[in-house]
Amino acid sequence: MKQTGDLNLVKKINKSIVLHYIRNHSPISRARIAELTGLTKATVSSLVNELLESSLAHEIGTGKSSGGRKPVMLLFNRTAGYALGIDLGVHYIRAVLTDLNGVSVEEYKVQHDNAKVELAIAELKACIREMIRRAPESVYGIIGIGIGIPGISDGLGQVLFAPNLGWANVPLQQIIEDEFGIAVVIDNEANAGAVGEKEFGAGRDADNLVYISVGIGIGSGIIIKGELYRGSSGFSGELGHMSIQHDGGTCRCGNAGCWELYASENALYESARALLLGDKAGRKMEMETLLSLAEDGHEGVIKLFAQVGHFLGVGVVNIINGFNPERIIIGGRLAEAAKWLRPSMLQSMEGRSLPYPRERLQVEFSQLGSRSAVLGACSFAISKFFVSTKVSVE
Amino acid sequence: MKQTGDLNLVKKINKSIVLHYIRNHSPISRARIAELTGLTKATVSSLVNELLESSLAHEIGTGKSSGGRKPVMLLFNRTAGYALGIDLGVHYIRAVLTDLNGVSVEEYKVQHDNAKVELAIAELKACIREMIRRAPESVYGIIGIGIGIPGISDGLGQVLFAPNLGWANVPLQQIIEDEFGIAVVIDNEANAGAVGEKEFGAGRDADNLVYISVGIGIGSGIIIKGELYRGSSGFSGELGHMSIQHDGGTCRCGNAGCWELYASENALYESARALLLGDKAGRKMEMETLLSLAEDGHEGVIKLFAQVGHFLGVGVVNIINGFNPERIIIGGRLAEAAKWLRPSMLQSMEGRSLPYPRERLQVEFSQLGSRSAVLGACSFAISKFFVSTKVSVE
DNA sequence: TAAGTTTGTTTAATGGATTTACAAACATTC
DNA sequence: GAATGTTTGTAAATCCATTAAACAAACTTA
Repeated sequence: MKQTGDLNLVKKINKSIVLHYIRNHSPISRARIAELTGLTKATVSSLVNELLESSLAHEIGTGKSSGGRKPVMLLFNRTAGYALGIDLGVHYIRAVLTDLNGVSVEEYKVQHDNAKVELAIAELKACIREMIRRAPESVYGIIGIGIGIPGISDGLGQVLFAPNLGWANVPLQQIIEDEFGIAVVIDNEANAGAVGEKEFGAGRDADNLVYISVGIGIGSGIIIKGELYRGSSGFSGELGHMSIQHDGGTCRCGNAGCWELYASENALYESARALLLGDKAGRKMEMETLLSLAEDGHEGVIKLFAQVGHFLGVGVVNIINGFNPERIIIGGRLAEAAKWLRPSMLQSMEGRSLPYPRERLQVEFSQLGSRSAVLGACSFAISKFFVSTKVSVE
Repeated sequence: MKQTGDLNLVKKINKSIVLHYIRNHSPISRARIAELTGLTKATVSSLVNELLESSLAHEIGTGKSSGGRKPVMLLFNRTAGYALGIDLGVHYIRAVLTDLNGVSVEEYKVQHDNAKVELAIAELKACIREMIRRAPESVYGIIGIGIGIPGISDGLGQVLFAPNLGWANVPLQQIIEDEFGIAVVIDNEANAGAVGEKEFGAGRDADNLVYISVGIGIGSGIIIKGELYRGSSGFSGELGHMSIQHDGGTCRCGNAGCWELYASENALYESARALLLGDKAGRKMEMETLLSLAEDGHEGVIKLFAQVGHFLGVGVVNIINGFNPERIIIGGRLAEAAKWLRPSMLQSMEGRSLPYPRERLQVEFSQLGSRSAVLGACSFAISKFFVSTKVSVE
């Protein structure tokens, strides 16, 4: 109950709607926008002119007539500025520069050894500096920086806790904003991945989706009614620590029989070590190794993948029954093995889930691969930009 | 992207805000509302006058001066109309009439034998007729009827499927609206319970909460950001069919090791039958029996409750870790045994859940008991009324 | 009694959207 | 090719909810 209504709000709402149609239905004419939105032609004209002035849209020439004056077609000016997305991994930093439509124009990846907080931040800054250098000329320049982190943030730009980085209470947003003078958004890596898939990947036109990032552990991002759900303390994404075996083995989190003990890279490697102890003893277990063994027809490894796929399905069923999303997207390293996981996953899914919530559900593997989080980070930056330029509500 | 902005919308928003303050901070003066909302005194005055005209508020006299003219205190007129809530159970129909604040003024309960759809509907109509007869005189009369059903609805007033009633595709909203000419809202019983607890019970001032109705099975209602989450096909509430034992026994739903096989009335009775086969053979298992045995210090029964409490905790942990709500409310028949369930439930909860999401979490048993669903149904009716009278947004 | 405060209304100004009117550009038809 | 009707986009007038400013009434305090 904070936001009261006034003329300013009305304009913001309508401008946001008009821009939405220009972004998603382009090329489009003023008349058609008026028709689709219910706003009058005069209102649309006036708002479009403001968008033209602020370089967020431009006229692309006339379109086909349908029996009268030719319409002037409008296009979203996606190169009016660029968003910088960062995926801050445990051993790497991945950066992507996108235009305002989220289309990548520059990519960059560096390893970092993650020794001390200060060093990692220095690496991060160097990486950002490099991307700024590479950015094309544009009206708005770099409009924002989104950073996905392997930990939890407080929603105010602090990294509360990132165990694998060894970080606690780092005011990362402040640090980067002070350094570059550019708006910064921080969020969990799985949340970023969820937004990435929703905006640019397998989650488009889904309003309720769950993104599951299966790597060493299992993280997740939940989108409800089109908006990221962060939980009541910014901590919604630990579906990996949902127990699927109440008397199962103890997890490092304290719970028993956690999903990620059965369906994660770690789970896979552990079984693989046991299986291959004889003929491949001592070899470091890696995804590439297992994938090539499977390609070569190694039955034991193929069965291994099938087993992990089965357990993936068991957890997915819990999400389906409890949550009834319209889409579930599996991402992370393990998604690279989609080919070997899918059949058994679908089988246990179809055998176990309730028919009603399964009806309109789609389960898919990530379309963006390892880039979903970094592209989601770009989306954070873009959203923030549109809110701050008052062409978006809330 | 449907709702465009215009002056009408602005007024609706502000009127809704003003009414909100009158409802929740009464008695309150115009000046204080202006101060709290940021609206000008003139705007507040004008909106309040409209609310007075429509009988939704009234002036209660002057309040204490704080060094100037005495303020005129405003009160929400909670008896301007009455809401009728119905809990359509499998063997009973419970009806409650409340004022616009959700305070009960009439209650009624009948048994029905649930033989045929037509008969049940006839019973329902008779029940509604009786409550209408009992309703006090008021400006608006019965402002709406909310009905909670043990099944799923399509959000458009159809009961899609209610297995325990034997219903499928019954256009219940249409039927009741045609009969009485009063607006009707239909929703799942667990959803109604969640709303009931949020508005009037243990869930007040919680924005993200999960209500778990533990009866014969386990149903649930999820409230996110203050709004009911119905899932993508109106079917979000089957947390009872989340597996907590991937290789556990087969459930009637097709899944294995479902939560409700371990933590429900049925689970309790089944274990109780095994336990008491010797000394109480043949006795019909009922909650009252077990509760009185526990009160008498029967150790076996006390252990039984503790075990069910433990499994309740196992499932609750999954909700905490995956969902991070700020409140979890346990309702339904089994909540009557709160005293015997709580210790073991809390124990497994605290031993198993992640510390971060547990931090701000409260787990409580229902405050409304068997009345949560029926009061939630009233809340549905009241909300719909306020939307239709344009003193509420969306 | 005088001065200052608080409350709630009145009046004029503001700035959005809508309504109505209209000119330009175009396709179609005879 | 001229007449007709359609479509597009702009302009002017009007509408209306909020804001800002002024004010009167009611009250406390010194």
